[in-house]
Amino acid sequence: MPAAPISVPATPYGGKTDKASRTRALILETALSLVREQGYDRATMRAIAREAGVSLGSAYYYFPSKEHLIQAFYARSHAEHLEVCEPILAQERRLEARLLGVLRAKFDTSRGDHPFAVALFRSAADPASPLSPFSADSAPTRDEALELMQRVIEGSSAKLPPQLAPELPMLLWLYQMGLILFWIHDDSQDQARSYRLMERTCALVCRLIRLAALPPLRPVVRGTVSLLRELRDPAPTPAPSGGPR
Amino acid sequence: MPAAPISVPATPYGGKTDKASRTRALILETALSLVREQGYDRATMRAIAREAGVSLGSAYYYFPSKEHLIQAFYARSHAEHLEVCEPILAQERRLEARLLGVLRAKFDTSRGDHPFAVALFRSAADPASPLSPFSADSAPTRDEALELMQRVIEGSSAKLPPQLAPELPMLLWLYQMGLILFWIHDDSQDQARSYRLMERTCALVCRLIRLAALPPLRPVVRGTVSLLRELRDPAPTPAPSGGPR
DNA sequence: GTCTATAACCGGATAGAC
DNA sequence: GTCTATCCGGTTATAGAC
Repeated sequence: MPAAPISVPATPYGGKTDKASRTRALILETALSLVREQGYDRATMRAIAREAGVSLGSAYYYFPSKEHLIQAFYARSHAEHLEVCEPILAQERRLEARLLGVLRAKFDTSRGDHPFAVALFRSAADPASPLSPFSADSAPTRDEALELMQRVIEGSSAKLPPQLAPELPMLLWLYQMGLILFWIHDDSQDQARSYRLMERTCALVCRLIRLAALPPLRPVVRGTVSLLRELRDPAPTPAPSGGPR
Repeated sequence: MPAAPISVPATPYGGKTDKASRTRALILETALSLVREQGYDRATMRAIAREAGVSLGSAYYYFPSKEHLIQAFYARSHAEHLEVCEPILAQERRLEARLLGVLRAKFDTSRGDHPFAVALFRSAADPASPLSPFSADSAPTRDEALELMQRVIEGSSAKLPPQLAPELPMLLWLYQMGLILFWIHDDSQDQARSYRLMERTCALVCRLIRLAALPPLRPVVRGTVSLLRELRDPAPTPAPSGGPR
């Protein structure tokens, strides 16, 4: 596994010259520390620019919006997560250990940035925002996350019901999103409750996956799978009767 | 069942005199139509005030923030939902029909206000906002919603595993929140996909509840129940070892 | 004490000169 | 690429009118 360096995916803003990329990084770092010190709202674009020694206009030259500044941290954290997962996926074979490792890594790499995540989530909650995890703009990151879940499953020793397997990455990704949603709202020390929730639900989820092969659960699995397929393919409302009433 | 009139819970702002409460209602209605016509962002507080024929200051006299203006619609829609649910709960005995009726009523009563809901959700996504469904300020509404789910269960003919019963209202409420989350992001015609998801997952959920009594699912149920209990009672991190690592 | 209006303030975002 | 000047909209302060 070549150790890919952690880097923020290049946005088209700034970064052409050496000096520019240094200025960009400076603004990013200044924003990071300022938000950590004072919180998202107190860390105004003006304050960030002043602290970084550039003008407000310059800050906006490099980052088209405050959201994008936040997003840069998200991208960095995502890249870090992928990297940290590599050794876990290389070593573990048991499904539960693989999944737990990946989830724990997500929390661990996001640790110090909880305040950021909250601010990011506020923007991401708008379906129209490019920051929404369901937006077209987020597709690359989302696909990478789905692929990660795919690898969690494929590399494991677990035997899965064949019809469930193709849908499982999506389901596990949604599960992870749910955990993150809880984590966002978790103000316990170091988000300890979120870790607890993660550990226990991870065991439950893996047990459910194992049980999915049992006869009484067959209809549930079949129903879930067909539902996911239907939702993925827009299925242009076959007839007027198919709509809501 | 006494037919309680649908009314917006009184905020401490304005509304002492007759004229005042009429002005308040006027601003609310103006805001409603303006947001529906032009969307949340285009409907500025200045535009709403102008359209309603009052000054900006007056608008803020009656509604301490734009969020509160939005929240008023949420409260109204919630009250309407409760009312619409009464006949459903009075007539139906089957658990699935009761649950489906309540969920469908939620979507139906929120129909025209999808754009509002999106804007509301953007604010509600901030854990620190009083609009967050998990905030202390939302406790009354949340408790009413939980109580509604309680009635869905209690009035039904379904037999439930006794240990699961006390936790079920919370689980169903979370399920409903998940549906709303999907609905928020659903831009299909009349949110048709959300209705589809509701119908199909409702069947799945009810089947799972029925299956919960079966021996192979016992450990899953026990685990879920104990987890919910643990999360409800903060359980002050028994030992340092209990925290995240 | 209830209500209305005007004039700011603040911070995100943009325009355009250099 | 960098700056200054400005816009715009949520929000607040405050002065009065009834």
